[in-house]
Amino acid sequence: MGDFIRDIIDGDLEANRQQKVITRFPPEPNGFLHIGHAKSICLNFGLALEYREKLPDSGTRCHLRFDDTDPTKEDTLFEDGIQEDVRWLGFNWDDLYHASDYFEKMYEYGEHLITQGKAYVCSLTDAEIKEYRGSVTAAGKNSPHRERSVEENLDLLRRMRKGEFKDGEHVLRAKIDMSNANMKMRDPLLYRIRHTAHHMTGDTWCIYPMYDYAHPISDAIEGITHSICTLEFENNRELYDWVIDNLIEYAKFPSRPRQYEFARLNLNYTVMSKRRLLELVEGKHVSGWDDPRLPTIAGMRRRGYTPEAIRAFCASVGVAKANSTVDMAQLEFHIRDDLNQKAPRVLSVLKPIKVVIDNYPDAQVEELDASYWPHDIPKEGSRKVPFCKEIYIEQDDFMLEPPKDYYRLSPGKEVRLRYAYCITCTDVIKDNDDNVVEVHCTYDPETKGANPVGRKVKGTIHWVSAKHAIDAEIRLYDRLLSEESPPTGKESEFLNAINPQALQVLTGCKLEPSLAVAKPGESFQFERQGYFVVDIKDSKPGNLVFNRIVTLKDSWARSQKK
RNA sequence: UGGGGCGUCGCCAAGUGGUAAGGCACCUGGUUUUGGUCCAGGCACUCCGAGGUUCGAAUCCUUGCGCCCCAGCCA
Repeated sequence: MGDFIRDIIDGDLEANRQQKVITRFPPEPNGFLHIGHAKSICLNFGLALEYREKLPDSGTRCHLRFDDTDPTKEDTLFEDGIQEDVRWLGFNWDDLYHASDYFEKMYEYGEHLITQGKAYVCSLTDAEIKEYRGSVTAAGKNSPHRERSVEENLDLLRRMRKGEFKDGEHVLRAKIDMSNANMKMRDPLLYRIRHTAHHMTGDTWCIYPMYDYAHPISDAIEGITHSICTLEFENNRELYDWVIDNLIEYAKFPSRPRQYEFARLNLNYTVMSKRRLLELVEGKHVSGWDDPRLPTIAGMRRRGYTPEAIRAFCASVGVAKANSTVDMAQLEFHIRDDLNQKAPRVLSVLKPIKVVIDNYPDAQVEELDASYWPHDIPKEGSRKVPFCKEIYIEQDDFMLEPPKDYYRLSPGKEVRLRYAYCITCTDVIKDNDDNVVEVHCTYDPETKGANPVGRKVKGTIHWVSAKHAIDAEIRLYDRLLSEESPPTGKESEFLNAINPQALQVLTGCKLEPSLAVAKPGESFQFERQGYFVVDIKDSKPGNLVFNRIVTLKDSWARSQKK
């Protein structure tokens, strides 16, 4: 399984440009991780795992580094969440760092750049800086402070650090080229003044480095060999190289990292941007960052997605440079593929309708043996399910006037009750509005665990004993949006695309009694319905709450749609 | 109108001059006490378009076209 990044690494190793591979996952602790981050996590940590195997004892590793250079947005709370998510995905960082660990070094390098004539303190206002920068088609013009002496620059920077100026009064800038075709190279800002406490460094600093300055330095200090980021940073690479090239001799970095960019993950029927996720959460359109409708790691965890499935999905989408949007069906495939092997089968009726088996002895109860696994899953284990005269079946499994190829229950027709008997519908009871409220059947005692002789019964449906069933709340989750891609329009327009069916709460669902002891986070396949997980937050013994992880593929439903 | 990228099946994605991998989705059929799984088969004479080079091109050249990113004291 190769991709252009692995090709580059292989090339570096073969040419002996590198003897090891050191990567890093560098989230900013200002929000929660989503599946797009999962792709990056799998790439960066996966690379370290793979190459450590090929190059044992080489020092190959992957760091988790919090890119905490903007104290106005970042928080320890987010760091905790991020660490939990990375670990849950199944990865362990070899070292944990903060960009803020290097603030002192970065400052020192800033002074060095000044002494080299490569940086200067600029005192233009916010608006002036923007104006002087020019545009994509027009060159910018030099700041009037561009030729300040080294002494003046040093003095100003030191006083900036001491806190002698207000926010925005001065900035430190790289002296590069105000007419560069690459906007990122037009004397980019290196430091800005922020009289704001930092969650790691407290009030030690009132000047903070910008991403384009902090990132290459952090990478170089940590000995990162391959600094992998997303496509939108392609323009920043030239600046990344500039920073390192102008500091590497002085700083004696342990590596000369190179930045490579890959396409970020996009998924249809959902939103991935921090801004939109935040809007959903703060606007109470979802219950929180871990709402199972969200593509956040926390949301997917609560939804019942497994780390293995998410990793397999990330591996399946590949790593390339073309902007792309992966079909949600591909993610769902991997969820089912994983759960098929892991989730024991049980019987649950979501939308019950009562069935009375008229010729079954009134007080009789049979304990039927039911395997947790289908014949094709090589696992052992079974439980007893009680069977008696009154049971519940799924409303969808009964039809008064069925289409020709419907092979569930309908008047005069026979179906198999999974693990139990074949029953034939003999009568229905309707309410005043003509709705079927009860179905009457007879059973064939000869069909217990055996096929009827002389006839074929095509359909098998699930059921649960009315007397023994336990009640539960079941939350049916579906795709967040009802449209493939959110409206491109500005503002909150995407909110209109929210799928009203993304969450459907069902109460009074009937579960087989063995589920009474199901533990939070435990997942099951409810036969013929889908995969469900006991909600980790709201489920309580005696008050069970299940989340639907994903439905089973349903070729019947699909054929009916046509 | 500047610069940086990208364009291969409905969606991802291999391919790097030798005659279009694979996965998802979809369609057929088989197995089946889950209309699940599994199994067998189908699904790009064509690689954004047009020229050209070559015995031979998705791969090289030329030239169009389309899409994404860059003008935060965000990352």
